[in-house]
Amino acid sequence: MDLALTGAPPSSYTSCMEYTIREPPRGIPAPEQRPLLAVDVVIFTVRETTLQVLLVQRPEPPFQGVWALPGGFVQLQEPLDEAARRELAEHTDAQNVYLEQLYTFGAPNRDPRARVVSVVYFALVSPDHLDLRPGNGLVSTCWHPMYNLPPTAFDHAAILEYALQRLRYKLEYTAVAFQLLPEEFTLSELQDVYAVILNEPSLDKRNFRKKVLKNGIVTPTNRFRETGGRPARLYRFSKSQPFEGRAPRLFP
Amino acid sequence: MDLALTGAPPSSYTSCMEYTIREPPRGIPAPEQRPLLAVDVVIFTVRETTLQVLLVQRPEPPFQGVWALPGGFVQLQEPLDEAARRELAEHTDAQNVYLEQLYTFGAPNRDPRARVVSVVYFALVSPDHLDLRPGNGLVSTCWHPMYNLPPTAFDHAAILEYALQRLRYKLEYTAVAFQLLPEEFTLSELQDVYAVILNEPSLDKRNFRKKVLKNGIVTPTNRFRETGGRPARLYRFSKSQPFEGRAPRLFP
DNA sequence: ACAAAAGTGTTGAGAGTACACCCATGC
DNA sequence: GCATGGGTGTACTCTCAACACTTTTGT
Repeated sequence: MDLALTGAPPSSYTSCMEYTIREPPRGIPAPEQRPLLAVDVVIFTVRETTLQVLLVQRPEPPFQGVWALPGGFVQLQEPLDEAARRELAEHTDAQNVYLEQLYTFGAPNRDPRARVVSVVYFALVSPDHLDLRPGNGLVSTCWHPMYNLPPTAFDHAAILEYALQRLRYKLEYTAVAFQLLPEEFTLSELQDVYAVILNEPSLDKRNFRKKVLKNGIVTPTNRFRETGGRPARLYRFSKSQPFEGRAPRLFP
Repeated sequence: MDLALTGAPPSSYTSCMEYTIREPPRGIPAPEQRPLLAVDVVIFTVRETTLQVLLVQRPEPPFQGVWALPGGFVQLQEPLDEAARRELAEHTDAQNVYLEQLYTFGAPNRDPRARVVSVVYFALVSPDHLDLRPGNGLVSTCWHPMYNLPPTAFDHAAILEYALQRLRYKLEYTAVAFQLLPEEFTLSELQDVYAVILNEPSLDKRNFRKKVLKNGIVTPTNRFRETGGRPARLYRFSKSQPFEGRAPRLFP
């Protein structure tokens, strides 16, 4: 691709309509006119068949002591996803975490202190990858059950609601559930993850196993997990399989 | 929901692990340490069975004369989607435009002048809603065929690629195609939109019509469009129908 | 032997896919 | 009457959903 610094000639299919723009373009806003830019991270996990999310207590006013998503301001030369990984690393020790951008929230009064636009990320961590260390109590960080949340600061309740929606949606057509499980898991554990997140406790066990095994998204091991009854075979996610399931078309 | 300003007592399911965070939280960055925040808009339309996108020629260095997405800086008290609608209104006269947030791009060097984080929106306009007016030539604004784009400024080529992906994806499981058509349209025109965007020229006409008519997403009128041959019945989008088609589950 | 959880097949209904010809209009 | 694009039905396959009992282990 050649770089045409003086403007590329319109291709044969281009149709140009020169017209006035209503308002002249604004210049670069003065420093004190710039919105602040933050990242927040919604960190989900599933522990004891409960969907949980990590919240921190805000150490300072406003909202002192109120629960909020972990987050912070973006540094001048820091990529957004790096800022999100930094937040993630400050609160968990998980490696290889699934992280994706969720949405950018920018209502002018979402933070009473100043105009803060927040790029929110969305992380899924497996409970066995969490290396939680006892701390000095300066900051309280807790896993909260997603279906029984405390009051939260800013617009974080709406963000959490949106994140849950996205999680459900992703679960229905991709294989992200594995990000919430240990490397080896039983099919019942996998099914429980679906049941908890989709809030459908009665998925049919036979149909579930049939589908999972048929599309080869999971490979059996020769190891078993001791449970209350008959031991359960352990499986692992087949990384070779395509991550996304074919989405059905609305139209043929 | 009661607001507990001093911190809510953890619910019975909450599991807290107080631990140190590795790095102390950063304070509010000084004004000159703040990234700039912009919005850009990818405006798609379908004209003459071609998927087209609106680009403007940059009037000033860097990239003077090079094509770029319409965009601008976010004002201090301006909501993000309002900024996007403002950009849209500066370049088209379309009303009731479909607009959604696409993604936020924030690589540190995407703009050579300064750190600019851009919240990119994604708009679908119908060609009959465009009131293009001849202008004074100060700014050149053109519809470019999506499959034959000129060189573009910044990271806009990657943004356009991502937007196309999202458009295709959305088209497969929602009814956004109507946003690209006039209020009344023939089924062939609807099918053409799918064929052009999905790049699958040979969708089966019978199956397409069967599906569209069965799920009632479209209602017939008593009017017809004159074409080269037999006149084609005009349809309109049934607003009462749910906008989203049921997505198929990866798992039961 | 019994409690607890794992594992396993079949059938019927509906959706998707492939496929070829007649119809209404303008010239 | 012919060129142009609009409109229609059927048969096969595959996937999804509903449904209950046997197996293996620990106590």
